[in-house]
Amino acid sequence: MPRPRRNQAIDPSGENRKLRQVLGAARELFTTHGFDVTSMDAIAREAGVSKATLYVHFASKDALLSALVDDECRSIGPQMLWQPDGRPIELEPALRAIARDYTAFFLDDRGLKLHRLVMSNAARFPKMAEVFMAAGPRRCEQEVATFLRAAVAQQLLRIPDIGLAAIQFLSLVQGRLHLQWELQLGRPSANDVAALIDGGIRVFLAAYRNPEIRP
Amino acid sequence: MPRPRRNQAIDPSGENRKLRQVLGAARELFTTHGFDVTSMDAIAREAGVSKATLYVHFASKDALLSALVDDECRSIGPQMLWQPDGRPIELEPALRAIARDYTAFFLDDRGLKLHRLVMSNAARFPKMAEVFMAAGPRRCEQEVATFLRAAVAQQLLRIPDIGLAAIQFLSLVQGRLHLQWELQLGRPSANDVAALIDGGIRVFLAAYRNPEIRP
DNA sequence: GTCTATATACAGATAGAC
DNA sequence: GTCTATCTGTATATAGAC
Repeated sequence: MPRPRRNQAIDPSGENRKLRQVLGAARELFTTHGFDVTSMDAIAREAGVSKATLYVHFASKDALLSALVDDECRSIGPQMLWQPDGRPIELEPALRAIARDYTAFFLDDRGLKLHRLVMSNAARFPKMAEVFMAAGPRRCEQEVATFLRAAVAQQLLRIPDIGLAAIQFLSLVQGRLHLQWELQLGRPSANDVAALIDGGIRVFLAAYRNPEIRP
Repeated sequence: MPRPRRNQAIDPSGENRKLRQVLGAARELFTTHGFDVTSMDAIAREAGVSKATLYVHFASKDALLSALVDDECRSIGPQMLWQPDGRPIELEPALRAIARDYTAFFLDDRGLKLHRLVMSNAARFPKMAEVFMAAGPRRCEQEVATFLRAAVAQQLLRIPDIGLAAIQFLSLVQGRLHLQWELQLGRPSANDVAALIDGGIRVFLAAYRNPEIRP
């Protein structure tokens, strides 16, 4: 089985090879078929180890799920939608770049499958849901807010409530694509995504652009 | 297949009392604990019938789920966010009313639980997902679009793409509340909802209000 | 149609040899 | 640490009496 998992969470040395194989198999099976449907036998088979070995590393099926989600959240953490670089902001290109990165991120197969896995089991594993929320959506909101604050400081935008505006921007460019995906009704076309991004930026700027510096 | 289910919603006459008890129990248990976790034994117990009786009405656990979702979708169908009444539209109050109805609908426990149930099992039951999508989200979008078209006809709004604008409006007033709920991180406060609605309307109107009739 | 009792399969988890 | 073999509970679904 392919195992390109290079992250810092799990010890990458050869010693823990089987452990990483197990996590890889769990990721594949849990995220595609679901937690309850996936048996420990199936994971052991997919990972190429025995079931007993599996229980050496993880005390229970629940523990394996938690470890997996923690690991995945850590691996998606470092990404950044925007970082200050001291130079003047070009508003529209910057917003478009943020929107593109964001939709790419949340339409990415791995992130999306993780989302669904967490969501489907949030009731039974509330801690997992919080970890995911902090590493994923909340982080995105904060990065957008950071950008908006910088744009306000440069007098490009006028925003009474930065947090609200960040949520509005992300909601606009996301539209209802998440629904389509959550319900597994096929991936939206590139055209759909582009139309949503362009339209979203237009609406957002109509509301928040500083009229005094409009060229 | 002992049942030719001819119904629109389940026949409420006394004859099918136990059948409705079963559907009620299935709704309660499936939507709160999940499909896989809920056993047919538990449903039979909750419904106050034997498991064998249950299998007289539904060929399998899967069939019970499908029947339940169909039934729920039919029961949420008739609602309306807006209907034309021939009189001139008062823009802001009308948008606010639509937004309130919409958030009330999608924050409603029953609708929300149904959403999660469908979503969690969409991969295995694609037909179910389509039925839900048509009866729920898609229907809402269409009703908003109908309203927007009427407002455009009365020259209150200027909208190049009605479908896109409808999605944008719903996205704005929904914000990321669905995330919070999907991940079971608690119901949003009334204040949060109100802020989102007011802010969303403001942004929407800034982008689409017809400037020529602004009072 | 409805029940009790049961067939059959497979789940999560463990024992014990190496 | 890793394996094979197994324990134990519970799941879906059915048989057969009434």
